[in-house]
Amino acid sequence: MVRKPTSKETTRKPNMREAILAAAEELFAINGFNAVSVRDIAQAAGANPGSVTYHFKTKDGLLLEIYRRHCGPMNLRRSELLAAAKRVRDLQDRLEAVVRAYVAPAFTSGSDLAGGGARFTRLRAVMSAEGNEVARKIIAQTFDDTSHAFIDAIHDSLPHVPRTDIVWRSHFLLGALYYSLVTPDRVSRLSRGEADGSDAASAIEQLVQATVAAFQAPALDQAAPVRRRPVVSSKT
Amino acid sequence: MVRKPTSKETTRKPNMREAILAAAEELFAINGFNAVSVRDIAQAAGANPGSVTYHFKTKDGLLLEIYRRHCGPMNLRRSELLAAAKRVRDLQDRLEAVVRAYVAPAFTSGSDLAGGGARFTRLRAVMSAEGNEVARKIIAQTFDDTSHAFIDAIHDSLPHVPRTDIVWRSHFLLGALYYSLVTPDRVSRLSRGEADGSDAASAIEQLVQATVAAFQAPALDQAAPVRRRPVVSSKT
DNA sequence: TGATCTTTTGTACGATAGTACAAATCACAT
DNA sequence: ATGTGATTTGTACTATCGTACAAAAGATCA
Repeated sequence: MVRKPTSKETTRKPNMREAILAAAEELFAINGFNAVSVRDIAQAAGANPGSVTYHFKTKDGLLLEIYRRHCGPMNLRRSELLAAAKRVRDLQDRLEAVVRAYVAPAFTSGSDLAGGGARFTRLRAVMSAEGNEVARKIIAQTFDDTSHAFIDAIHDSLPHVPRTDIVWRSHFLLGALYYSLVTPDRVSRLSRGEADGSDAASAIEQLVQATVAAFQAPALDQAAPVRRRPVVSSKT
Repeated sequence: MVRKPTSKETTRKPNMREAILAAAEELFAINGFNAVSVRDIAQAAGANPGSVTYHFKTKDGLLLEIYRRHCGPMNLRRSELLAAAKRVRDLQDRLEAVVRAYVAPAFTSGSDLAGGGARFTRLRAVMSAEGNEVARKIIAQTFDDTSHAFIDAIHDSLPHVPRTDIVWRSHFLLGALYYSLVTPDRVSRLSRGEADGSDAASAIEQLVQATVAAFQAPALDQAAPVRRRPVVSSKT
């Protein structure tokens, strides 16, 4: 086993392995796992189908490697931003900073891979919807710690809101985040062209603003008795 | 009297066609369109694969029929609830009623089909993530009118918020709604068992409460100048 | 009952899926 | 240059896919 110690680590060969990863990520994120064949991926990467088997053994293995590539850097980036957000003194500002620390890395590049943040997040959204087993496992064991850290940080800013409510609302946040990446065109369509659903900056700002307000909503248990709840029934 | 009404409408036999529809809806909603084979559906329905072809011609035709079954009733139900909600006098109560009118039918039965609401909504979520063409077409031409009606109703309750923001926030609402139906177990897990993500009533209440607050958030354009935005940067 | 229409069954076909594997090719240290 | 391990290619195998279609079975009514 001879490694390559001589030349610098920045080996600059037209790496087929990377091309396959990039093509797979793109195709999976758009069409889902099952709709994309190994041959589709190979063709998009300019590679031979057998090459995929050689590098990743199976199609599942390829997906797993995509996750391995992104989870670490994105988690790290989030931890950094979360740590910085926690240092914000003003409670209101801190809440917004924490939410932003959660949202931003999902849209922007979470690693050195070009524009990989949004694409990988969209991939996660699609895999989640498809109930992909490989994705489910690695996500649960990779992101749950981070999710708990964010939930705790938000709870610190909103001590009067029960943790259960925080969990629900952060779940809604992730759902909104995912959906914004999955069907951005719907925003453009419903706004009759006034908004661009594909604009990451707009999406982030809108999402942060809306989510902060959602987190600040009164807790369910105390909201109910304070004001009567409007009872709506359809006619008849 | 000789001619009895065409047995099509009134027939009450153990309908294989219905069994296939129900099985397909269930399987598609859980595993996605591409992961489920016609044979899987037939087996789950206790039918022969050829029977699926006979009743629905193609797999796409089967999906289309599922949508046709649900879209009408769910839209109708939403319209009824929206009309009732618009009659609420208090502006704050009306907003909540409108949101509830949008959310509730997605969780509960939208038609006479047993418990079909949540299942069909989950199906829509999964098809949306997979970018299914059949679903995309029928959804856009069936639900966009309703979506606009809700957006307008919400805008009426919040005249000071630009329509663009309303669109974004209602988009987030749908994303949160979808995600709650796709991975309810995540709520249970992150709350460490304190919340049940599968409980429709809890989901509705949490979602309505959070969303109403999100809609009531200040508009983006006016929020920015009023308070300084906390700028967060990770330590370099 | 027999005739006719609807529905279900069984089977088969062509296409494509994931993957295995041997041969060919490349990269590179010696 | 040459040998060696890493990579790429080409091909093939088996399984399963969606769908077609003829035959069997069931239902309906003169």
